[in-house]
Amino acid sequence: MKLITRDTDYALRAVCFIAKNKERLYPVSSLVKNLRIPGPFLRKLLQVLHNKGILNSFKGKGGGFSLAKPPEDIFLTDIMHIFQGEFCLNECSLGKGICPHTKDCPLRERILRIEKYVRKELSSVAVASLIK
Amino acid sequence: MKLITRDTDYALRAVCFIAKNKERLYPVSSLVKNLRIPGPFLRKLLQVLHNKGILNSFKGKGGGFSLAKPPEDIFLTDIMHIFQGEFCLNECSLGKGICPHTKDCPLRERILRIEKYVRKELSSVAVASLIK
DNA sequence: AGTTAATGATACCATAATAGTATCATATGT
DNA sequence: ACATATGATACTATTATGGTATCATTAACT
Ligand code: FES
Ligand code: FES
Repeated sequence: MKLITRDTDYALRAVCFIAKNKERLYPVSSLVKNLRIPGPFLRKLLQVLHNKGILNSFKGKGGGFSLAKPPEDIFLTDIMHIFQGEFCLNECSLGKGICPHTKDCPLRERILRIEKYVRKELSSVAVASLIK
Repeated sequence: MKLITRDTDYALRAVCFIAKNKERLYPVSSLVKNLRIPGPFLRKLLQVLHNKGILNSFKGKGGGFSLAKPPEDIFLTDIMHIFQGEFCLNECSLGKGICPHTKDCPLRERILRIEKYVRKELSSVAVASLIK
């Protein structure tokens, strides 16, 4: 079981790499060389990050990507949320609304507690803290 | 993201149901009626639980499944382990051995901490505590 | 103006994991 | 013998994942 999927992992690596030199523009080709991530795939991910306001992008010759905000303000949870959706550990396999135990299920209680803890831990991780 | 997969969830429900009446034998057909889980699928799961020593099974007319040990000694983690393998949150998407950061990766450290916590929480959940 | 190097948008594809079915063999109580 | 159960295992359908391919657009540099 992975807490962090490949999408998120790749994206995070790229963001961290870009964050190390805030001024420069990094075209996908340059990131590919440094990070060894399949080009077209990485490109797709960066486009998403751009649409979500994490990265700036500049088209045309000499263009590329840069951070859209300071690395202190980009959190692991932001990127996880973009690629993995709402973080939620406690989905009952009987659907919500179907399951008659949702209210008093003892397992649910416990998993909610775990979820809360994990969420707290992850939300304290900023990109800035990962690039030192 | 689910901490507990459908396999585990179904299996756990079945085990809990069986645990409520330790003496009786429950054939799959009876569990299907009570738990609304697809029959052939549940059957497969129960066979696995039997092979792993969680359930007893008795063939032939009047046969079925029963617990192989007291519900205090069956843990959520046992069932998770059977259907979901070793619990591990921190798989780096660069493979182990490939990733040059494995030693000093700041993310890895944090995720290991989370993993430890979650593991501890889950391992305290016995079937006995779920059937009251 | 034309070429080159970049992203934007989106459709497509291949593989693997998940969820579930089907079948035949074997055992057992009546 | 027959009905009812599990054992073992092969098969299948659906979805998620990981990745490609293509065409359009934009911009710098001759
Ligand atoms: S069984 Fe549905 S919420 Fe726990
Ligand atoms: S990047 Fe590989 S262990 Fe963190």
